[in-house]
Amino acid sequence: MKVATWNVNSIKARLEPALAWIQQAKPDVVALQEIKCVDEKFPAAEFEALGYNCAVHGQKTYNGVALLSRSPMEDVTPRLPGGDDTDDHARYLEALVTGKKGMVRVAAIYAPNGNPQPGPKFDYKLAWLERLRVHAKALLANEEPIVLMGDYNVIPTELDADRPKAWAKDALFQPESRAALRRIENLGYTDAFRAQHPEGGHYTFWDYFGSWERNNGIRIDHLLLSPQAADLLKASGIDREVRGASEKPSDHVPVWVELDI
DNA sequence: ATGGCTAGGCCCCCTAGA
Repeated sequence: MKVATWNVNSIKARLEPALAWIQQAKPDVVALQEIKCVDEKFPAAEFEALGYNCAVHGQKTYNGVALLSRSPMEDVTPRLPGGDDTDDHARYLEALVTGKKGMVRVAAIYAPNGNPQPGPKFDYKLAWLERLRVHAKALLANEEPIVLMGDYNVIPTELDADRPKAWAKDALFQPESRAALRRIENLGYTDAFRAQHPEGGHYTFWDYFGSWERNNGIRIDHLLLSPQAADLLKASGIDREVRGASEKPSDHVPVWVELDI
């Protein structure tokens, strides 16, 4: 089973490149972030025409996540537990999908950016990642394959930035942000791409200001695997060619894993 | 310390991204 994540930076602006990538990459499950539209505006028919079921947790203008799956989805659950009434950001969507040999729980994650830091946005980012950790811990009790994937907005290590010093004051590279991601991994979740590619220099995001041409990138889109999912890990990759494949690309590219299930 | 670019909105300028 091929499982992929991609921050599309508006699904309406990225519909044609998204359909082209899906037809070429042939993922079984896709988690999308920053769809930037309400559920009713999500172009579900276009993905259904390619053989995918759609689950959408959208929001006007900002955020928004979705799951596409060739197999029907069960247990579709929007929102991360532990939020209060003031948190109306659409940043989390979970579902259970079926592979050839068993079930996999998948989640589409769009963690807050957190800039500027320090400040309330950074506090929100850290609180949100802590809520994710609590939920990720609870999920482990089921002892099932789980893929928590998306835009974590965290650069894990210096290996994951072309110019680490440039990010020293950015919310994405603060020690607190990196520790928040590490705490989830320390529960027993594996950063699938890092496990397969221990060296640095692989990125999933380049800004729109000339960074792509200089390969001044960062790796902030991650697939975290539960122990049961890590047992099934066969391959992982970054589809960096997607950045050059259309006139108006997203600033992120897809990341994927192949699981033996 | 800042700007560069992109997207959406409710709409010719703002927020937000990272």
